[in-house]
Amino acid sequence: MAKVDTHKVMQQAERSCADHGVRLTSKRKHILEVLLNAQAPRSAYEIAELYRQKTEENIPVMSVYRMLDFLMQNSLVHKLASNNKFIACAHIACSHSHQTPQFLICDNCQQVREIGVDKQLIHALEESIEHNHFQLNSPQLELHGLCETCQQES
Amino acid sequence: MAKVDTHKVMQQAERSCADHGVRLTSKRKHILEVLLNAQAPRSAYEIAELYRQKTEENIPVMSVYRMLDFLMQNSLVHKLASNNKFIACAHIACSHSHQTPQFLICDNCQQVREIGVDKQLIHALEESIEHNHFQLNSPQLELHGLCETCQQES
DNA sequence: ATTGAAATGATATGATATATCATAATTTGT
DNA sequence: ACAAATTATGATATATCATATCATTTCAAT
Ligand SMILES: [Zn+2]
Ligand SMILES: [Zn+2]
Ligand SMILES: [Zn+2]
Ligand SMILES: [Zn+2]
Repeated sequence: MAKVDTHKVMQQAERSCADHGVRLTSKRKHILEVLLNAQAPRSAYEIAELYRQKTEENIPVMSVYRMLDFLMQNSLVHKLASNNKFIACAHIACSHSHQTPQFLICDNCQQVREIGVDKQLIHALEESIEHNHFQLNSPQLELHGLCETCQQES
Repeated sequence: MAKVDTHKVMQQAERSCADHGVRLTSKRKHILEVLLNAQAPRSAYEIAELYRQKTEENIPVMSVYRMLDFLMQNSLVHKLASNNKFIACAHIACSHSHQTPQFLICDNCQQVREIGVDKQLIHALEESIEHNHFQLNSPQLELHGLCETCQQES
């Protein structure tokens, strides 16, 4: 949730969608912008409300869910299962393709840091999985705790 | 979700609660038993229904949530954030104290395997966390995929 | 312009979770 | 054994999260 150059990110998002032959409509763009400007993950209902404030237009929550689905399929948005909220991908403007995401979620200020999962960690995960004869399916790690700032406050 | 000796597990659960000076009431025991006998994680509402079938007594969902909270605080039950369902801890009857749990969740048959997180994996996690100046707070890993059985079927 | 596909709207409903105040059961101190 | 304090549970309402379904609009291709 660090500062992002929204404009640049949106350009990259448009490019990415064009490359994949999917349509980043104006409403979908608004949803993504709302999340890029948010300081923490938001629920679908919060997003609908922020959309209204931003555009002065009403949007059905049903539509928000659908647009979030679209954005998630295209790795522009992630859903945090541990709190049922959505967050813009932190790596949209990065050149590399999207990797397994790892989220560090601060239980005090709610800010989230998305990092790529470290090589060694991936390896350890794979070992563990293999040892249990399990076949992994797009993992995503969500870790709760305290961010640096909130540690200092306590 | 492998076969468990429910009776033995319940004895150990009672002992553990006694040791910690908390009360494993008869209703709480029923809830735990329901989960021990379930073949997959269950929602609070499903648990309420199973409780009714088992005891022929009605139980308010509100109470189920409270009892689940109690059981979770005492590491007898875990909540899977990724599907909002609850599962009995697979290690109640183990002598060792409860470690960081890792869940392998089959997206086909819904069965869940709870394993202790491997040493190497823990180490890699800690490295990753430390590198980001984050302070972890009772982690829990949930990994989705296919169990061995379901892999063979496909 | 016609037409088929994709996106969005409208409406209803289901599923999950919490807040709050009341009552019952259990523990503790005497 | 009793009263007081604490803990557990019930009852009720409501908040929050998510999906199903059918109608309408928008867009792209011919
Ligand atoms: Zn991402
Ligand atoms: Zn913080
Ligand atoms: Zn466990
Ligand atoms: Zn399976």
